[in-house]
Amino acid sequence: MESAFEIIAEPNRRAILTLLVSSQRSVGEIERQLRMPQPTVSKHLRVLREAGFVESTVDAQRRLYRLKPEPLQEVDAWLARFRRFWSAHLDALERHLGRMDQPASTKRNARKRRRGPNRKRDKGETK
Amino acid sequence: MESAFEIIAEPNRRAILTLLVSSQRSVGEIERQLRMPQPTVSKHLRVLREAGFVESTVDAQRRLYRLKPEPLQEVDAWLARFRRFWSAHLDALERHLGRMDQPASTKRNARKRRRGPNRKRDKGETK
DNA sequence: CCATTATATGCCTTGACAAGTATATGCTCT
DNA sequence: AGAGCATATACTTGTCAAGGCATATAATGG
Repeated sequence: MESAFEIIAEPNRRAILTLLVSSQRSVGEIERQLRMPQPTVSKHLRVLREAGFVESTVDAQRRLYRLKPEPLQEVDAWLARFRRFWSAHLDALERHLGRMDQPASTKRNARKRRRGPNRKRDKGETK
Repeated sequence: MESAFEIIAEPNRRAILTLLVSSQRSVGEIERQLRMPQPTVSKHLRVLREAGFVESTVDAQRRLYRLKPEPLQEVDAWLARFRRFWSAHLDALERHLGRMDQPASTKRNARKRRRGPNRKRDKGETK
């Protein structure tokens, strides 16, 4: 199972995490609010627990599950580099002329603000 | 295949995305840099393309692949609520760092003090 | 045209995993 | 102790995706 990304690939697990973000819940509460069978909930909780996404405390016959931040922070950390990418991505579509070209630096140009869906001469097939 | 989360669950696909964040690449470049067989690369690129993570343009016999931001932004958006969660959790630590906003309005805004997670009589076992 | 390079696709096998159902474990109260 | 509730686990089954390998498509230079 391993990586945090595989854990959150499952929709029901994401739903459980989303539910837990507001407050801790018992298994039964999760079961009712998400309308999924109890064994399913327990199994997903097991996966989440073993991956460090949640932890549980015993409250009489119930078990209260709550979020732990670390694994999702790890995902967040991975995403960080892409945030840098897409903020620098105002019009990278047209800058595709430079494909691995020489390090001869062109003139420093302040960033222009060109907007709009400017797809011209697009031989590309994104299909 | 559907959700962006399932797409990035695959380690090789994450590697490809990470590689593309610096600049666009041809299939052959990806193949060499990641040391994976060419059909594997092509197949993962197909998945990524159909999910909107990348797009390609034709350059002679090559195809140049580059990142598209939307799907990862979607993931990022999902993570947002959890960021709120763990900044409320690491209160003392994050208090400074999260304070980069709010230019001049340091007026005494009576923000309601939110309760943390209420751990009472913690018999807990996170086993 | 032919050979070569670059990329895509088809088929097959294998393994992972989620859901369903049934049952086990554990706690509480009378 | 026994009934009842809450949660966990075992076992089975169906689905689906990833990798390996072979081959197809496509563009290039000679």
